[in-house]
Amino acid sequence: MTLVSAEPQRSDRRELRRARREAQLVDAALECISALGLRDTTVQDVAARADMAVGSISQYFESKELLFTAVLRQLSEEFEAAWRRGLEEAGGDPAARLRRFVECYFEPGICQRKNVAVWFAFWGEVKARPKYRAVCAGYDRLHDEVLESLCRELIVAGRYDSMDPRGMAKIIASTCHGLWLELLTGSDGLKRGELAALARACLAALFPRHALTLAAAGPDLGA
Amino acid sequence: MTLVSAEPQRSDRRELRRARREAQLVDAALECISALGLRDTTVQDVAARADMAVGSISQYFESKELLFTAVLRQLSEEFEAAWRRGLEEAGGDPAARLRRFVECYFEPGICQRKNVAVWFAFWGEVKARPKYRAVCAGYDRLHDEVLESLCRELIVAGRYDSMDPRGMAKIIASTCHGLWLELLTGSDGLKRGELAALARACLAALFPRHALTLAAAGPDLGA
Amino acid sequence: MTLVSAEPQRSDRRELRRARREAQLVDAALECISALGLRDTTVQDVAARADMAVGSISQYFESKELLFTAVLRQLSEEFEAAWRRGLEEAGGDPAARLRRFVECYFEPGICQRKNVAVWFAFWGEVKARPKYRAVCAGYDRLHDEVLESLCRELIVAGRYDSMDPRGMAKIIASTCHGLWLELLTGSDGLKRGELAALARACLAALFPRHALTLAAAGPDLGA
Amino acid sequence: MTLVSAEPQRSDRRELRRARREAQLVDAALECISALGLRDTTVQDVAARADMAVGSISQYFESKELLFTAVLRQLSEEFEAAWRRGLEEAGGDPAARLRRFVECYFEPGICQRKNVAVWFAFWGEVKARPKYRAVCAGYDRLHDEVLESLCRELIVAGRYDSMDPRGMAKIIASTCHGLWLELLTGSDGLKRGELAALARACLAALFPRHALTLAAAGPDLGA
DNA sequence: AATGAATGAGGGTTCATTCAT
DNA sequence: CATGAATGAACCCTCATTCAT
Repeated sequence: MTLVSAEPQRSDRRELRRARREAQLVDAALECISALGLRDTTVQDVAARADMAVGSISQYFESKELLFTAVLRQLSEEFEAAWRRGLEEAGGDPAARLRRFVECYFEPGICQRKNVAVWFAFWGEVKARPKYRAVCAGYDRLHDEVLESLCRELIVAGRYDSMDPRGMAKIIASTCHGLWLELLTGSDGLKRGELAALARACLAALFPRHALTLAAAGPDLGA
Repeated sequence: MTLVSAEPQRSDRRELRRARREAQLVDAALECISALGLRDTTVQDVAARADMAVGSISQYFESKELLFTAVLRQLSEEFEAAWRRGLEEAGGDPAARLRRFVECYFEPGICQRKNVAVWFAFWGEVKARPKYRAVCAGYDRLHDEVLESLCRELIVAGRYDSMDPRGMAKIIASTCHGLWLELLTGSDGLKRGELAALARACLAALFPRHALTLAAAGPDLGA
Repeated sequence: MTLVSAEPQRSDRRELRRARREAQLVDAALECISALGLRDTTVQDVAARADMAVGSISQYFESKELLFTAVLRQLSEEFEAAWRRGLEEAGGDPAARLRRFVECYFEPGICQRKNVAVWFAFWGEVKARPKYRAVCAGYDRLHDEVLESLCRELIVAGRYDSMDPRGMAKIIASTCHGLWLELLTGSDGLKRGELAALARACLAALFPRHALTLAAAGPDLGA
Repeated sequence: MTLVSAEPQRSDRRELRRARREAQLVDAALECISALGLRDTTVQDVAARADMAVGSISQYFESKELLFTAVLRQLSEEFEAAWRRGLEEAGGDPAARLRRFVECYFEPGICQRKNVAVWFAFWGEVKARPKYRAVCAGYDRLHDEVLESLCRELIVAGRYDSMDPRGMAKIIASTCHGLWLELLTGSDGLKRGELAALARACLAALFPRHALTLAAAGPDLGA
């Protein structure tokens, strides 16, 4: 082993450690925001939950606000990764693809009260803090485009000639977001599975000729 | 005019003044929350916007937090009043009633970026502050029951034998809430009228045999 | 009844009412100070206890601080009145007079936890607020002079040739004040009567040749 | 010096610094209370006098009120340390011990206008704030017990058969407390030494057979 | 004369950020 | 790098005073 090769190795270890601690902070922030709200989450809370010192936060994030946007970004990325994975697994049938896309909203890794609480916490500040908007913008655009094209495929496939794919996409996304809200405010205690079923029912209604495919539950989502 | 009648008049004036100033504060708070977010709205902000002294706030509300819940309550009440009025005007046709109910979400008095921002601000804190949940609980229950029974009427009228009114109601409410979110985060700049159209489209899809009635725009909503 | 005589009558009634309300405020302030402390007594507290409006206070006292000095003055006057009365009733025997003077500290009207708490509240601020000192100064001087001359009489009468009346007076007054403190901090729950007995014991020790007279309890003080 | 010993050293330094700053605050608070009164001492005052930032106070004390009780505790401890030391030095003669115990009240370190003002400031709030009572309770009990047993020793030694040690102790403590008050309100400007002489005179009167020992001034107290 | 709503300066406390260790 | 003590601006709230009724 030479010095030349040892150097990079060291710095790799550093890099790894750095990344791990950063993630630790983001996770801790997410949990704090979910539990305490965006308003009442202090850096001391986050540091405590991450088992780190307050001072360390500034080594990874310039400010509390930037830590928060990192949380939002992680949330966005996780969701994007989820539906990308979903689409990859969904095969070629347009209806199955759309169903799968929508089901990603209600996947176990995505649709937790904790996560949803944080989504709404950020949406609640979106008007006041354009920064948050900016973080989501890219993710949202892609999401919207993909959903729209999924709708378009289905419209073509099903010869729903008069339908507007963009409007359908809006309706579908809105319904999913609205169903998330049920997790936070709903008194019926609807579970992920039930929300997914409602979303599928909506899809089926929107594309009645594909109702059978659209309304069928995926194998693992009932869990 | 006798002394007997004069006495109450005095205290009536007081009462009136009190109510006016209280409303002033709630309005100011709503505007601040909408503009600055729940997080960054200070009592000073509210007082300044209401053209009152900070100390006056505590004359009308025990704490800032209680002023905020009053804002939420007002929002809830305005919305309830809107759909009650809507239903009264809608006549007896079940489809027309449902359409009208949903359209209330997008009435000019209800569906303003300002108001919607505040709704989401509260929803964003709902997990952290059960108090907010408690404020809405009653309004929500009634809303849900009425919407569910509107769906049930329509199901019966249309002989959609296999449909579940509660699930339909959830889907519809969720879609409307999700469409509100478009006002805050949407990059397409959808207007109230367009959102209403999308909501009607969803309704029409859910109850296809009443599509004609459900999808028709009300006369005044295009405004 | 003529107008001439009616006028003064009217203004007498006014004067009376005024005095009554003023006293009401002073009493209320005393009770508040005793219960809440000088620090936490607000004008709103006083007004509430006096069943008057806050605004009325400023009709009788220029400021809260002046109301407080009125309380201190009343306390001082009541005490002075007590020992003046005591001396009047005590007759001519020097020892009996001194005993009686000291007993006034422990009279029912003077030696209440309530009153004593207020005395100490003022003493606690005396260094910071010379105003309070000024209020008491006159009363204190007279008190000290009288006590000193009582001691002197007794010294002469008893031929305690080497004794210093001024020092005796200081000791006696100090002991009485210190015994008051027992009412506030003492864990033994000593009552007025017991405190008076201790004070008499001290007197007896200081003037042993008059011990019999000095240590004898007055008829009504055992109560 | 090994690493093993270095570790504790580090944390020792921390501990030391902490203790020093805490003491700094308590001292500053004591001076503020003495100068401004309990009522008008603000955390800003204390911080300024301690040359620290306001925020630092809450790093050492949960609240202003707890800082104040720390002041009271320090006062109590200093006094207790003083009379413990005094008794150790006093030797075995009961009369000398009692004299010495009482003289501690008027030691230079104890009997300063500053300290006494603070004692009275707390006593003035004792009825309103039982917390203060609680702080002193333990110290007081011990003080009272020791004083009582000193009196008992002397009673036995002097064959004052009919005397009650507890009552004597109360009288003595009360006299000392009352003499302290002279420092605050007295117009004669009595000095520590004169107060001590009065206290000794009282002792001598109470235990006439030990008058010679009790009334003799200690060598250093005249200063 | 009496009221109590209105005021806003000033209080204690919190907490994002900095920086010496 | 990691730490957490130190900082002080800014928060919410209290309350003595004023003043229109």
